[in-house]
Amino acid sequence: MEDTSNKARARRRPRAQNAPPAGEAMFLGANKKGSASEVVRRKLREDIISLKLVPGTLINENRLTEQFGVSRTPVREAIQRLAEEKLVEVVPKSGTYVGRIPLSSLPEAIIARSALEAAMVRRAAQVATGSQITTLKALLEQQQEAQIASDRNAFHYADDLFHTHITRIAGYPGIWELILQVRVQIDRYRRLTLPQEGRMQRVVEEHAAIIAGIEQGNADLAAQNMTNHLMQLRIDLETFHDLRPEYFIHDLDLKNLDPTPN
Amino acid sequence: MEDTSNKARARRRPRAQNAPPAGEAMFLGANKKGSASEVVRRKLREDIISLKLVPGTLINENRLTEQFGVSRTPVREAIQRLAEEKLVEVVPKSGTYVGRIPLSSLPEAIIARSALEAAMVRRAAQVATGSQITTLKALLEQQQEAQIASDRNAFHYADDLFHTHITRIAGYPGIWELILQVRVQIDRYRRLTLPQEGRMQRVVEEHAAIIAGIEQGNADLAAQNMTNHLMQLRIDLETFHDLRPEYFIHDLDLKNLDPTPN
DNA sequence: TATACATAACATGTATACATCTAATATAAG
DNA sequence: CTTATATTAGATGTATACATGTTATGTATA
Repeated sequence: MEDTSNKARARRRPRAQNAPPAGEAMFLGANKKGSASEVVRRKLREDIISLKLVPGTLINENRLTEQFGVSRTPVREAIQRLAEEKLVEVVPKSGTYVGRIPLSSLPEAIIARSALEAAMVRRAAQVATGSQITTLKALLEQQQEAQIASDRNAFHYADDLFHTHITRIAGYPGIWELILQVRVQIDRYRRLTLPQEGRMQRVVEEHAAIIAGIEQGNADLAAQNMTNHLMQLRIDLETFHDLRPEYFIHDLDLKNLDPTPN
Repeated sequence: MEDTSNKARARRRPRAQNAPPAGEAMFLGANKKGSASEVVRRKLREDIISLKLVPGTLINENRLTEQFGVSRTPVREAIQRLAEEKLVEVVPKSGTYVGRIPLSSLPEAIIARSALEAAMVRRAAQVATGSQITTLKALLEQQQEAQIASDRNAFHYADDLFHTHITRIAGYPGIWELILQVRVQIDRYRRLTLPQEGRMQRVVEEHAAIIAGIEQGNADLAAQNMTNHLMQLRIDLETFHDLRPEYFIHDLDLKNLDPTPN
């Protein structure tokens, strides 16, 4: 065995240095729950968005550590990602808090959402098939039933499905993700406010108008109706000051308070 | 000293349990560079966006560790945040890579950007002051000079300033952040492509049209001109297939290739 | 030569100890 | 009693060792 030197020789395995993740480690559904970091992130995010954790609440890494039965490392990684989403605020050597809602971001979020969804419905009006329009009508009926039953949860659920389906018709899933991101703070805010009288009925009517625009293949009309619809959210925002001030970052420039009158 | 028991008594200091970060640890410029994690994050992000690190490149945590002279912890936290931005891809127990550009995201990004900037310029047309419009004209001249000098860098710099200033006029800084985010993948893509002949001249003309719309206070016209301008980016995207395929995620649904004809 | 399998290097994931800074409390001074 | 200062609990920031999985490589086999 003159080749034993082979074993002694340092076997360097230079990993592919400039290769895409091509290997594609996972093929299908391999990642059921994912890493501990992912589990923590998902749960925390859910609790923050659902307002189970109210804005401004102190997040204690050690508490989460024992709560999830993992070490601080995955907890911190989850927090880093949520901080990137502005869902938590990290104050360097002091504390980590559930992200407060920046009041200044709300009018902007409404405008951005409006612009994006208007573009989506414009596209939808151009490409929607008959069955897709019928589905929209079904969702509208579902929403109306929820309104009659005064079931707010069901109403908002149907509302979500309605908007989701329009963007699905448009065929730009990435933009839908963007819309969801923009909506996060709006949705958190809305969970804090009391429902307005008669709003559900108005929403149903506005949705009907949007469907009409799509059905006529009139992109401009559909977009205009969508914009009108989403701009109704504006009025909600004038009741800021009353509610729990500690839930918000009061960075609102008052001169900007009235977003776009038309 | 009958009160020595005081010292022995466990002094629990229950930190504010439901308080906003109110204390505001830092007041002004306290965070010059920030934590090690921040330094790594900033540098990595810059290198990725500037394409100094090409898409698909293997990122080795250990290499970064010795490169920055810090431990893996801050390196990983930086990577987590960049992963949230889709600027890096982490393959669980395999490797971390510089984020490739998802081809499917490019048409969507153009549409989203167009919708957002159209909304911005619409607002700008309503509120722009004379001096703000004059500044826009100055930026346009600056851009034209760069075009004449065939200075691409200066041209793109002036281009950026032009769009930035419009959103500044509109007064929605948060939406500008959103636009920047949407633009990231587009900008990375554009750095990979060769300039098109005559494009700079056309851009200058389109910008002039946008200014005209603003100057007339004609929101619809300004928005239309902005949309036309940004939709020109569309034609660039049909040269995907040629360039380095390893830089991209080829998830493009071909039937969607033609975004919005009008 | 081509294929299947075993092995180990090397990547990321996690746990834990320590460093550092903040801020609440105790203490002293006015 | 009010204010200023010192102290220290407790939070996040960082370093490091270990766990776990992936994947290149070596080896045996057909």
